[in-house]
Amino acid sequence: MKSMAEHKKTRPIAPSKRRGTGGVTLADVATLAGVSTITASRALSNPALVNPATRARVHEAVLKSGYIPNYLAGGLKSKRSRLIACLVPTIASGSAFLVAVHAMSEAFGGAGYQVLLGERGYDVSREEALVESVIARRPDGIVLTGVVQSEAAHRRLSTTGIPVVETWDMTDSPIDLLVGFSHEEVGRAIAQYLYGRGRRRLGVIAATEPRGAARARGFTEAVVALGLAPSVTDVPMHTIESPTKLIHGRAGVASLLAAHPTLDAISCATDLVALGALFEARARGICVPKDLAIVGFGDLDFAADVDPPLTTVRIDGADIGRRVAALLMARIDGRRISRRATDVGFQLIERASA
Amino acid sequence: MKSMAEHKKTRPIAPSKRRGTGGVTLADVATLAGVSTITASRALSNPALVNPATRARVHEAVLKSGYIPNYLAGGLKSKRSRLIACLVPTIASGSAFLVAVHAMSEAFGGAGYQVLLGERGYDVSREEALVESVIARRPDGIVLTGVVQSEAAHRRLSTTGIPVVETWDMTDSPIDLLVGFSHEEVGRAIAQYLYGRGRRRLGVIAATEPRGAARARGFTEAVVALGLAPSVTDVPMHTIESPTKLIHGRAGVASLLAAHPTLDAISCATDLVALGALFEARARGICVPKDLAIVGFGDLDFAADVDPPLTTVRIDGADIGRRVAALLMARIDGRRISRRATDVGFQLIERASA
DNA sequence: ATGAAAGCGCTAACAT
DNA sequence: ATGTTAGCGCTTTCAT
Repeated sequence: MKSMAEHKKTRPIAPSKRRGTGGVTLADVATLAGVSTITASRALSNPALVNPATRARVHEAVLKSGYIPNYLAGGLKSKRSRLIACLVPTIASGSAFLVAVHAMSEAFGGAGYQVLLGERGYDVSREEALVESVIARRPDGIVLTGVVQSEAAHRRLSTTGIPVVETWDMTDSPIDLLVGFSHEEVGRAIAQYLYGRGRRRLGVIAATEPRGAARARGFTEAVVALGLAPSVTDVPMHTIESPTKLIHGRAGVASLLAAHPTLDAISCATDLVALGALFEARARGICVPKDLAIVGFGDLDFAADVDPPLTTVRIDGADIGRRVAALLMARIDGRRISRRATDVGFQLIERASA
Repeated sequence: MKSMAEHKKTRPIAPSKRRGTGGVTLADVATLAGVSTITASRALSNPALVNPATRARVHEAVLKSGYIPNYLAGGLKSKRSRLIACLVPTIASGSAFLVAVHAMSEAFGGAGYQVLLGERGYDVSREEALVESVIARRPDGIVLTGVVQSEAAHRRLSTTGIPVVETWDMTDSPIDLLVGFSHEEVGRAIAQYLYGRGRRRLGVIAATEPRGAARARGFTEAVVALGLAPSVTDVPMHTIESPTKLIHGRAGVASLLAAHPTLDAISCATDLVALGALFEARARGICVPKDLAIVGFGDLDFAADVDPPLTTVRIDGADIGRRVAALLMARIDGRRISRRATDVGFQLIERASA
């Protein structure tokens, strides 16, 4: 017996001296309701199998005893932890993918899953350790914002059999499922757009983080392809570390303009950087967009409301989040998946800044 | 290369047909190392108790087999899940407490804990359900950003015996530990500061979320106490919903000025709102700070770098995060806690906008 | 320094 | 519709 003795009325049982657990187990609930443990279990997790009257007694016993299930125990036995691990590069402000994480959270929450949100940082060497500690929780699914860098982590994730979605990026060798878009194409699209608007001296403020670097690569390659620079190393570039901040935009504009005073367009790593670029341009009496075009990335919720409104690239984060959740739950339930990889694309939003 | 090609040698044991678990258990590792399960267990979690040679054999077996521990099982038996649950109102951009969460994550991660980050939303009615699902994971500790609103959730948290820290706010009835600051005092300090700078017609853009509301309350009460308004309802106020956005600042300034054209200072719910206020003022040809003083909240990392630099209230989020982690780990380890409640205060940062 | 036994709290599988 | 049995994978006793 669980030592539960006599729990007078509605009061939760005094926690047995052990900390961590409230002490009330499903067996206690069952005793209180006058049924077997398994019936109590079914009444809570598969009510259709239980007689309504019995079910009511069990629910009453739950209330009386203050019972809270132990998912550690349930998950151990059933192999379903109801946990989705989601690894993001950072939760720092100004990250466009947080919208996707939020949407995903909602979708999973509605289906009875909890999301274990972990920060990956931008350090590849820690990746395997992080992945291992995540797998140790036996999540029912794993979402990775950004594709996996380290080979060791890739191998781990492939061999566990836990469904995995990589997102917010594309790769030719996904672990399992993939919902993303091409950052190189984003960079190309920006360069081509600026060219189409008559700009000829293009520079870029580039983040060193993998996806920022991919956008910068696409950008510089397109600049070369457009005949605006002899080689990619000739494209004016200022590099910054993630997470990106407004000040990076100010510093980037200052540094690019010092070296290349005739620049007429700058592609910025993120909207926050672009906002900084806007401030710096104004401080220098440079008119945006007449003298200098500024393009951001993310279409964060301030982008349309600054002055001038920011031309930027919009990613439908909510859509990505919902797709990720739907795909992962389909995989968890063993349903058939039509496409393993989805390119959700992006949209260049024309506003006044470029 | 990311493709899995040839990992012939060190290949993990073929997963037993069951999904979810890699199949390799500690018993397999023990067999491989020629020791008992418990020795393998000790070699991994309490190496000092094991002969170095044995320990090495176990570690080799771990590598050979691709073993990843199962924290569900370990936690079930040991009552230590190595999990810290952290509930935040939202992960949307522009939330000052994310800095605290990040610092906390780092501190916990370094000590072998993982952080289960959950969004609370701003809906009190969902609070109890959320708290229950969190307790169901049997975390070793719980961190709540913002004090608990619902009485049911409060009761649940008190009776489980799981150490709890409430943070980013103060209350007279904490569940257990508390590390925060008074939002009402923040509001008062802002009003008094503006008064000291010669401002007499003060307005506020207030978030409806509990802590934003508390700041607005402190502000309006101080305005009355300073003799600038006959009653709190006379203080010009524009209310907005969380999460706050830049556009709220623009709309707020527009609306406040329409009703009270002579306002000479506006206290904004967050820095993002203040930034919007700055843009709106400029669009209207209003000079900040000469004609209108603007104060923010949060000292987000863009605050110092906008134009004019933002006068705002700084919370040392990293400090809060570290304190929370240290306190919670002390309590988990059963160490003595000197003070249950800590007021970390705040700092009004004078810059050009006010 | 190592091992044997027991069981954490729950649910799958097989009864009835 | 309900119950019995067994055991998930680990770690806590309590030996040796």
